[in-house]
Amino acid sequence: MNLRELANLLDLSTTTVSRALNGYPEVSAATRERVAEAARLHGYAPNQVARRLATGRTLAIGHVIPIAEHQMINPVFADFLAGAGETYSAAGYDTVLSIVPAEQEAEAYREMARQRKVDGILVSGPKVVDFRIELLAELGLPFLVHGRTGPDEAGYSWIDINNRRAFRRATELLAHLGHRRIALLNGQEQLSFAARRRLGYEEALIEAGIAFDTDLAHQSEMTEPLGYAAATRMMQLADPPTAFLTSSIITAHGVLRAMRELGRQAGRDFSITTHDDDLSFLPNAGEVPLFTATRSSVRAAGRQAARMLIDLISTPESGPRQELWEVELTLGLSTGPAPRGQTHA
Amino acid sequence: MNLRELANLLDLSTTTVSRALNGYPEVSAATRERVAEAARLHGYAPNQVARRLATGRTLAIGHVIPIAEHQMINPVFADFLAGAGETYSAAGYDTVLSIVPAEQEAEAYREMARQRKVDGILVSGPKVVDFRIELLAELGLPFLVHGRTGPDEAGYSWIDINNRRAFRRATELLAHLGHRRIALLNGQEQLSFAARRRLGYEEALIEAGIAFDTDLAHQSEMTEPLGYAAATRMMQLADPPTAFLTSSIITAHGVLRAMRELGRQAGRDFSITTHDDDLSFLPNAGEVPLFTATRSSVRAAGRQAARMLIDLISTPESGPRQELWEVELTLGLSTGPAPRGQTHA
DNA sequence: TCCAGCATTCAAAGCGCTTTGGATTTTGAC
DNA sequence: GTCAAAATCCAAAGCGCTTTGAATGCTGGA
Repeated sequence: MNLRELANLLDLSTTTVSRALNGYPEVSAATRERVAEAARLHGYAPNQVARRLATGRTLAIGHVIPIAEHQMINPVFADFLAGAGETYSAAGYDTVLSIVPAEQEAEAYREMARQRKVDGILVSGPKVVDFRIELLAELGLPFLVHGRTGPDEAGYSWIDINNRRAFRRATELLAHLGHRRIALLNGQEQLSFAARRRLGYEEALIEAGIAFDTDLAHQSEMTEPLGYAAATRMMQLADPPTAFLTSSIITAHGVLRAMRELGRQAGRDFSITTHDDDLSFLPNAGEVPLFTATRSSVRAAGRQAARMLIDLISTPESGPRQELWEVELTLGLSTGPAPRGQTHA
Repeated sequence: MNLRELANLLDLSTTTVSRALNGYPEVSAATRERVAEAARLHGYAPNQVARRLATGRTLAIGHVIPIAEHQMINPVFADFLAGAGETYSAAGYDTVLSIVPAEQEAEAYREMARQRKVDGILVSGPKVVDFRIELLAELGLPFLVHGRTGPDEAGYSWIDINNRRAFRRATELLAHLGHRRIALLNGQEQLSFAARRRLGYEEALIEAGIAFDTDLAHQSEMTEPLGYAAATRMMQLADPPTAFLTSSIITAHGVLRAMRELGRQAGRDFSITTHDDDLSFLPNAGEVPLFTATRSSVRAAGRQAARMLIDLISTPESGPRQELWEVELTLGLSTGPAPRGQTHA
């Protein structure tokens, strides 16, 4: 059933039927009702592709996901996408993914723009040096970045959390508890968020008069075994850490496992603070949460990012939008005073 | 730059240019080269939407993802999607997601079909009773199921792993090691894969002459805290388990945490076997893997599912395709003989 | 009664591509 | 040199919708 058939059936022109269905005013209430009824009855829905061609709007939003063989699929991104996707659907937009080998990433963005497949693009995981912002500006497609990077933050739209302050506060907390050997298990620091977290960590160390020790600063993909391995290695140092700061609750679990194998209990024998993206399959649960954490729901960020991008698409003339979220610092069971005799204060 | 502009530029008809670019034979090698060159030079790419309308093929594949507020986004699905997406892109297909509230799931499938947005649909997480297979058959859109369910398995296309045999073998392994109190921490058993795993578990118990105990059979979403909670609860039983069988490596980590808190070490004081989907962010790593596991890469399954579906779309006349994968049972550090004095054999 | 003005409706053009059916040119066998 | 076949190209129709510009019918004030 297409528009013309429906129109013939009703003995109306396609113009009128189209207008009736799309809520234009130049059609009488009676016919509008008649059309709606017939459409429902025959299960008519406009062919999306034809509509897209006619209007020039795709009602779709693109995400490009680079994948290297054997590299991890970021579960944080999955939650972000879920949040964004909910909002897209509710607003009548489709979600279009382009999952490509990392080396084809730039080309994937170009294709999206050239082939007019989407009305806008959402960019995830910006790096400290990232070609995408310039590229997308050049392509002239509306876009919004989850995170931010580069010198001209006012020049494009983004939503981000205050990673630097979050990690400064978390580090301060550990320092106030008397810890002097504080390890950072960060994400890969070419990623903008991780670089900011590192900055916050260093700021707090300086403020607390603690020397920065490269042996205690680790960066890697945020998996459980890598957290485990890093913690295990650090505990073999002559002067091992008494506290850990991790970038992901996944890594934090790895640290927990490593420390338990050494007979150390979190909150008593050592402290651990993590950033918590509020992942649905790894909730920081318990009456009192397991981990002391800087928390910010990445799913909520996804929802808001989608709203902002849709807004940007509909009224581009009002210029770029930015939003910076502060994070909560919630106390859990995993932090406590530095153990006596283990600190070298 | 659109097709006509390019054609004018070359002083050719749009017909010829289109044919040249799409590799049809009725165009001389010389003009083909000339056209290709001009297209490259001016950065021309055909408008995908127009092409879709003209050909009737969308070159897109749809996935519907239902989401209930506060319900988990399945990380296993994320890896599956990554695998499928790689294959789609390589074959020139787009990935279209429809992320909707659970109660709108059926409508989302209907919309995909009615609006002709995709050439085919991939269905994930079939339930023991699932409306989707019948619905999609009725909608007449090619589809493939990751998993299988219902009485008529030969009637539609699917790819699945042998969950029943996997869990039978894992249970047998534990029984052979002398365990008599074997707990099952399953996924939600309205899901087809979980129901099959339960069957395999029960079969092996019967074979080993072990009575089924409802206290040792648990089902829930597969999160870390739920694994922790279930294990903790079971250990308070008068006759606690000496071995665990979990449906996900995520849950397995929860069990590990619970047992360590009780001072029990895996492989020595108790055993644990898990299914391992080979998730990229939770690898079962180590020279010897941490967990004894039935392993099957869900990402590889995604890749193969995509291939099968694309194949189904291009040659529907050859009927439904099915593929059942056996899983590897790999030994890790987490299993060992049942501890003496704790068994009630 | 007449006509301006409004409410409805419609025919046709167009979105950018593919594809059918023909037209034109080139080739090759005789 | 001739003519059928093959090679090459093109005009135009069509995919299913939206939207422009115009036509029609109806209202009520002069």
